[in-house]
Order: sequence, then structure tokens, then C-alpha cells
Amino acid sequence: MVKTSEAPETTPVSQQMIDSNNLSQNQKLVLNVLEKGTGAMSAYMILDELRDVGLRAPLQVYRALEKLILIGRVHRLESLNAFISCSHLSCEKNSVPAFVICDKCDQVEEICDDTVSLFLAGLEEKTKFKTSKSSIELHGVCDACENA
Amino acid sequence: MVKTSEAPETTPVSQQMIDSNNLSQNQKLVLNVLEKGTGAMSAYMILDELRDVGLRAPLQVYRALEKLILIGRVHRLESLNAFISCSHLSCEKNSVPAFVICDKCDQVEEICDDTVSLFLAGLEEKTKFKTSKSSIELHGVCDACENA
DNA sequence: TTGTTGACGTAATGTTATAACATCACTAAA
DNA sequence: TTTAGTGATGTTATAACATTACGTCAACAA
Repeated sequence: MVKTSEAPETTPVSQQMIDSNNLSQNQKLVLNVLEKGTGAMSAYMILDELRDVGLRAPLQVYRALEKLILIGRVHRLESLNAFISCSHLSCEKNSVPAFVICDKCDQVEEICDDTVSLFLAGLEEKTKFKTSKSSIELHGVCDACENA
Repeated sequence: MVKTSEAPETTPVSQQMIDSNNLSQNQKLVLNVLEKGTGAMSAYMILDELRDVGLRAPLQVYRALEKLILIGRVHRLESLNAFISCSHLSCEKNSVPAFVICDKCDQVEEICDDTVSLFLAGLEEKTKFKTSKSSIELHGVCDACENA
């Protein structure tokens, strides 16, 4: 059986706010690359973008990503093994994101509204489960590509 | 930006029914291992279980998994990079699975009911998106572990 | 001054997945 | 019967993603 990783401690929101203004050099660089990009990027793509400024090893990127994910500035897309900057300020708080990923144009839309959190709450109640991390990712074709 | 893979053609249900009774040797072996297992298994764990009977290369497992996933007998858990046999006969048809994964005991529960498909339908309508593949995976602590 | 913490750097390695190529059995059309 | 197509198989190598293990350094508090 696959061993799942233990859920990390959740950081209090107040602490997150402080942290998000206190990014280290590498964390700023990685976040900057992701925010400039138009879609999801793998860790190695990010690394390639940052070789100019001196980054050499995957771990430098992964460590920065870990922190950025913790404070909610970046999300990991499990189905792509890739990362994307959060498109909402609200994700720094307590919302549940879902991702809609177009396999034609590679655009990723982040959905972060009541329907998602209500769905999750319903599922939790039904299964008596305490969720610490959710990964909701839809693949398909977006409206623009469908009509192109 | 990460390049997403094109969605595969969806096989008609009638064809799936035929195929699921026509598994090849390797496909049967892989499915058997997954059905005996109590949780999700990585491709390499499956391979290790099958070395006795002659399997040697990852690709033998991955090819079998590809087929088994196509016909709905196996699901891929993106957040674990692992695979699990489908716990419902209904998944051979058209339902949408969600997975609830306990990070303490590694048990995976497959949820396949209206709340999931209604949620998906709502999201599709809202975003005008045509979903071909969904990955809904919740991590946390199950009821049994919470009360243990 | 000492111990702790957190970020950083580097090398090596571990884990997951696919590409590229060749073979074989089966089947259907010429 | 021959030929061509198809699908499963096997093998080697490699790509792509991620972590372990180790050491350095600066900031800061006891």
C-alpha cells in the first residue's frame, strides 16, 4: 500500500500574513516567475528560468515552493506535477480551490467559491472525514477552445 | 507553461464491457495485485509484486494500468502517484469518482454518488467547461483514526 | 558564549514515467 | 497462401519529478 505523507501543521492565518511579507530571496524569485507565467510550471521549468540569476539545484526551487504553498501564494497541481500562483487573495485565508485545466490551451482557472467548499463540507459529513488538504482538478476543454 | 496531455478518446460503454472480459495476461496480473491490496499502490510496488511471475520492466506495468484505467477497473490517484482498483461496478459506466484518503492509515474510500456528479455539473456550467477527466482527492484523517 | 532556528548550497540518489525499438501471435484482406 | 495490419509483449535507455544527507552561514535569544 502506498504510504501517504502526514499532513503538515496548519499555520495560523496571522502567522501566514507575516510570512507572506517576509519572503526570502529564492522565494521571491520563484513566486515572481510563477506570477509572470501564464499557466502552470513544473519545478524544473522554474529552475530553468532562474539559472540566470544563480539558481542551480532543484532543491532550491522545491524549498521555495514548499513555503509559498504553505502561505497560500502558490498551489500545486497534482495531475500535472506542476505549480501555479494563486489567483485570489482569499486563498491566504481558508477557501478551498478547484482547478479547471484546459488540455488544449493549457490555461488553468482557479475556482474558489461556495460551491466548492459546500461540496467538500457535504462529503466530509457523509464520510465523517476531516480534510486537511484537497486536490480538485478537472481536465477537459475550455469554452474558448471549444468555440475556436 | 506546462503542456497538458490531450484527452484520450472515450471508449463506448459497449466496447468497454467486451474489453473488461478480454484482459491480457499482464493486465490480469496487475489487476489481481491491486484487487488483493488493501490500498493504493505505486506502479513500482506492483512491479515488485510481479517479479516472481516474470515481469521485469516498469513499462509492462504501466501499459497494463493504462488499459485497466481506460476500461474503468482501476483509478489513478494523482496526489499519490498511485493506483487503486475500482470499488464499484458502476465505474465501468459513467460515474464520477472522488477519493477520500486517510493520511494516518492509508485507507482510500471511493465516493461515487450524485453529490459528486452534481458538483461537477455545476462547476462545468459555471465555467462553460467540458470535462473529460476529473481528479477529486481529499487528504486528511478518517473517522476510525480520529477516534483511535 | 552558546544554542537554536531558518535559509541557503551542493552532491547524490530515489522515485515515477516514457521513448524507441524489436518481436510475436492473430486476423483479415488480396 | 501471402501480405499487411493490429495489439500485446519484451528490453534498454532515458526523461522527468522529488528528496535525503550533509554542511555553511547569519540572526537572535538564553
